[in-house]
Amino acid sequence: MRKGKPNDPERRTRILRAALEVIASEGVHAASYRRIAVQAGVPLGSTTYYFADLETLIVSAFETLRDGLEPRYAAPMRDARLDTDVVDALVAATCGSTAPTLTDIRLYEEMHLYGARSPRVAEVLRDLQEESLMVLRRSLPDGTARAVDALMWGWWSYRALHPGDPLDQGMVRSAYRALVDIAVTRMERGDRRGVAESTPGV
Amino acid sequence: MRKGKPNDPERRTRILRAALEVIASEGVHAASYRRIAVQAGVPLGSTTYYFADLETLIVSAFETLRDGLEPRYAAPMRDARLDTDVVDALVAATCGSTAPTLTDIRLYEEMHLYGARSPRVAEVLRDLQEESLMVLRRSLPDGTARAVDALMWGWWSYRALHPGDPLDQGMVRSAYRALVDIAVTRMERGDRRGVAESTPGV
DNA sequence: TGAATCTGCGTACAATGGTACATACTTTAT
DNA sequence: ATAAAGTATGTACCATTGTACGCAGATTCA
Repeated sequence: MRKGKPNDPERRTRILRAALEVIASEGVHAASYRRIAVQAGVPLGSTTYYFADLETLIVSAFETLRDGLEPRYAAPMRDARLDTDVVDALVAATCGSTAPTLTDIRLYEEMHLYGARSPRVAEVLRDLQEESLMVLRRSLPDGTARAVDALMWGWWSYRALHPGDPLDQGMVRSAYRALVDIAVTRMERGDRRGVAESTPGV
Repeated sequence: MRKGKPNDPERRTRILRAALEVIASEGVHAASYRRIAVQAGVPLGSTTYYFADLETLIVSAFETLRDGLEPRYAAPMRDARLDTDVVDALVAATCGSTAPTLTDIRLYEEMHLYGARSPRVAEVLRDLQEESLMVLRRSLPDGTARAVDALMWGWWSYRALHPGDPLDQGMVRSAYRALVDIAVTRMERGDRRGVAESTPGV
């Protein structure tokens, strides 16, 4: 078995990065082999060589997005132990220091929509969301985790639609506080109705 | 000035409906003149005649979507006067009888993403959201209304991603309950920090 | 060295896209 | 009736797309 070595081992990675740049700035529908090649500064043949078909290229790009997003946003949440820490971490992840950039939100939205038609991307998306829920469940019951996840996504989405209109951190904080509190209250009372309903006995 | 009368006055409407059907089932990127013409059962020239360019057609389609969505989802909320009514209405709008269908959610998502690149569609979207907030503000302070709006969108989005996994109504209810309650609590105490912060003095 | 194999790239092709436009049909005003 | 204006459609053109494929270096093994 003879093996050739690539002259530019970074080329594949550069193509993937370029793909994400194109998707972020012009949308998945604009992500063509040629457009991506231009963005990456490589010839067309180079993109078709590394990725047999366009779908594969796009799925790979979203996978690298997932792998890049995950550690960045999951880590701060994982470290939060106290309730107040959790709320702090949630606020920060929504509109604070650890919040995703508008570009990241766009990418996430593009992935979301593309995933509606591409099973492979849907899989990547579910991975990402499952990971996120897993982290939240370390500090919150399942139902609350889901609500918090939905609320955060809603706010990110809002930010994307109103780029010039920053969220009111006080408002964001009280909302998370309220959601986290219902969990605490119910758990203290041993009340298993409502929020903790769908928690499997782990 | 002589005026001609259209042979088929429903044609324009039919094209718009067809456009929404295509967008819902295959995405905006698949919404071409030809594809829409086939869906509507009209010749290609008919679509280009009624809509000078594709962007106009798509924007018009989204406008009809907005006009159709608005009354359906706003009315039940408008009628809710008591706090419990509000929560009931929110739960129903999220995953109950007045909740949007998966198709509607898809359409909404497509509009959202297309709006990221099309100012005209972004305008339509903001209209829709502003209307929604307006209705919520009849029963809730501004901050709470925003949080509720974000949360609902997050859950719709979740439903679209997990079509076979219905939301737990109990969980949904407690979450809304908690958000609505912080508003009530603070207002009773005359505490204007946090949630009511950004409410303009109306 | 030389043949085999892999890496990398430019070109070509069939399909599909938006849109321009010439043509035909309807209605209205005189 | 007839000309003008508006309605409606089929065809054609050019740009862009994904992909197939042949060709050139590079690398490896004998």
